[in-house]
Amino acid sequence: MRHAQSQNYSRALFLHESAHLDASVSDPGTLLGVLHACIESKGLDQGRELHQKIVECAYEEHPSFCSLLVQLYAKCGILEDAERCFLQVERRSLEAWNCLIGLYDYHGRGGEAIQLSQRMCQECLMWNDTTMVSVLCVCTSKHDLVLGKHVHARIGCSTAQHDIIIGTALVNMYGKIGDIDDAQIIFDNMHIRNVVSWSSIIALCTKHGRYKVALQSFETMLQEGVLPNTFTFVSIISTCASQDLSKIGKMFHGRLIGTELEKHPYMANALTNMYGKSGNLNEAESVFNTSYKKDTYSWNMILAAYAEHGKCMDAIKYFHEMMDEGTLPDSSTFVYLLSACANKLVLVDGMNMHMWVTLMGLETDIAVSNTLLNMYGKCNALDVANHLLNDMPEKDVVSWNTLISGHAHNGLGKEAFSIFQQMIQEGMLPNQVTYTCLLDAFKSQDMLAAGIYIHTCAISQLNVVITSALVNMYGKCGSFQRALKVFHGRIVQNVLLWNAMFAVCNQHERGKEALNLFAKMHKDEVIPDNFTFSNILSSCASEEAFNTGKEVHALAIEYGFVQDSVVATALVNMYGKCGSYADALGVFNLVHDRDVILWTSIINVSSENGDGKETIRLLHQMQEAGITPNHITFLSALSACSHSGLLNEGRDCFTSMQQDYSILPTADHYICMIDLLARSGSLTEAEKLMNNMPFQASYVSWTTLLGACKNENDLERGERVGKHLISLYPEKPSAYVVLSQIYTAAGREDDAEALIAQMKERTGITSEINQFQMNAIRKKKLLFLE
DNA sequence: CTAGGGTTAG
Repeated sequence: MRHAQSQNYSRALFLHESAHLDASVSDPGTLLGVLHACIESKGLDQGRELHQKIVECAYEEHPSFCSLLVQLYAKCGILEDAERCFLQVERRSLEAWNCLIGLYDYHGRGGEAIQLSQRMCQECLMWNDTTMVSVLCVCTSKHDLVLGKHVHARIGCSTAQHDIIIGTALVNMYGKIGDIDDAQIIFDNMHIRNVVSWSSIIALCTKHGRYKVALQSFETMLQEGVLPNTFTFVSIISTCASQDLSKIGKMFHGRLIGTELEKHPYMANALTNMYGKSGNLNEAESVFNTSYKKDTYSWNMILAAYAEHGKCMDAIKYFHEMMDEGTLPDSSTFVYLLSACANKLVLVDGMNMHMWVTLMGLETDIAVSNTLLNMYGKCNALDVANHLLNDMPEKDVVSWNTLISGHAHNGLGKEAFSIFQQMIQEGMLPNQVTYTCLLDAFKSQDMLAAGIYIHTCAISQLNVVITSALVNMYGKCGSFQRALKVFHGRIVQNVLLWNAMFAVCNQHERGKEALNLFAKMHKDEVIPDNFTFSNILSSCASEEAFNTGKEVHALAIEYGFVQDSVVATALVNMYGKCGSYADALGVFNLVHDRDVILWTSIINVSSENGDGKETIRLLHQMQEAGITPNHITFLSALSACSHSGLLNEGRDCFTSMQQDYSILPTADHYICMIDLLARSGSLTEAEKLMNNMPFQASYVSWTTLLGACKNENDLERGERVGKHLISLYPEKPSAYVVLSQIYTAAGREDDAEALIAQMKERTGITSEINQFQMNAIRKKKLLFLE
């Protein structure tokens, strides 16, 4: 069924249908009327039938018919037919010209659109308002500012100066390809503005980072009595999204709840994005669900919300849901997913996504390839990353930077440097990010020379980030003086540079120097941030400057960082190092939003304070607060248990971390646990754990176990462990000593004596301690003889 | 005449 929407043409359409039945109807008036109706309703099939009829009646070359046919095909987006009809006659209506200009632009053929507009001038055809607007649109899409300004000049002397549509087109032209200030001036000079003009200026302000002006414009628009539409709300919501102004955005959203606007796909997507960015995942999901039409973009927004907030698995779940619903992922989908996999270091899921990328034929997309490179790099699959880069048909500077950064993250400075050299060889120009990534890869003395070389390469384009990377690099590569020199030679004042220098001072145990610089920073009127305080507080800790620490604490309160978890963590650690658990706990208790790092710090401080029961209490409190402990948290807890001999609590921790949190114990966890078991006399369990753990038992754990055997007078195990330890480390004396003590205690003085002799022979040690040991054995021997 | 985002860096 084909119906004209406009009632004006319904009679013509009715006539057309009669005509279809009766081939004899062919009067031009009726046919023109029907053609108008087809244009209005974009009725292509009907239009084609009519075109046939017009040809049969030989009206085809009549200017009116021809112009209308151009309009019909233009409206339906059929460029070839519109073009053919246009070329068929000499004289066309102005609308036909305008339509074809617009159509060329729509098909990305702006050059032909401009040629057409110039032909109009040659043929002495006056442009009307629509022509002006069409040409302005072409200028915008072709980024032709020169022509745009010419058109602007032409408008300036025409009568159309104050037209809303032309004005808005000009605002958009300047806003998108020219100076936003020009756009704003034209907008301000418009006598009348409608919702389209307002929506345009708001969107443009956001695009140029003028968020405040965007928000103010929205208010002014309301004051002037113009009602916002979806375009306006979409723009204002995305302003809020990009500026993390979700509180204001929520207010705007409030006005939309329950209206049709809220369910509009563009609106729902913008809202999902805003809530997603601010981490309000529940709200994001609820808006996502209200949308009445979900496209790839919508799924990308909800998936990105989870991906960007560390919920990689949820993001992957949405990916599968999306495909189950028949929505195809695009390159952005994979960029979000792969970047989540990279951040979470989940190589297996990342590789699975790689498979999907290949299945979807998106492996040639450079953004996707770069994210793949990043994923493999971050997950330490550097061979794969290297192969991937070599196989990429198109590489940009981001590809190289990503690969360098991947090596940097895995501590491979030499490799990063050779990738840089390869990059230069292939003619790729490095940028500031390249230098930052590279400098970040140099972390030890042996990379100092490479660091100095990169310093000379980057010298002409130093920015804040590179400069602080240089300070950091020199610090890590052991040259405090060079770090200081770069810092003093800084061209711009920036808190990041100060923070980098403070960190270097701390690495080099120059806490006093950091404190002096901190005073200088105050004089230079550079505002410290939370990281400044974090650094300075650790300077206090390393200098054991308890009173200075208290002063810095007071200053941090003055700057309003009481609730800041970074500062609070530093304070907890500082008080911990200074031995004041009470002060540390006081700071901790004041913070409302405690993250895993702050919790882990207080747990660690309490553990070092020696009260194991308190540590376990804190751990349980943390779990009740819904914060997930990590492997470091458990290490502190286990260490506390070990020091306080809390065997059951320690066993619980060790089980819970694996069963409840899927954390694989590291060698350190095993050492703590073995230590705890050994000290508590559970030697069988300790030995079993040591033999079953997925690591080579360290010298320390064997020694601990041997020591425990001595304490428990466990001769059989002691002999086994001691001999094993000696076979592993024949050059280390302590196993000989401890085992000999065990032999002595068991009355096997001869074996003890032989062992010490063996030790002397193998290690060449004849220290006083060993002499003392020999004497002890002899004494015991004598006692026994008596 | 107007609207929705992503990879690398501190």
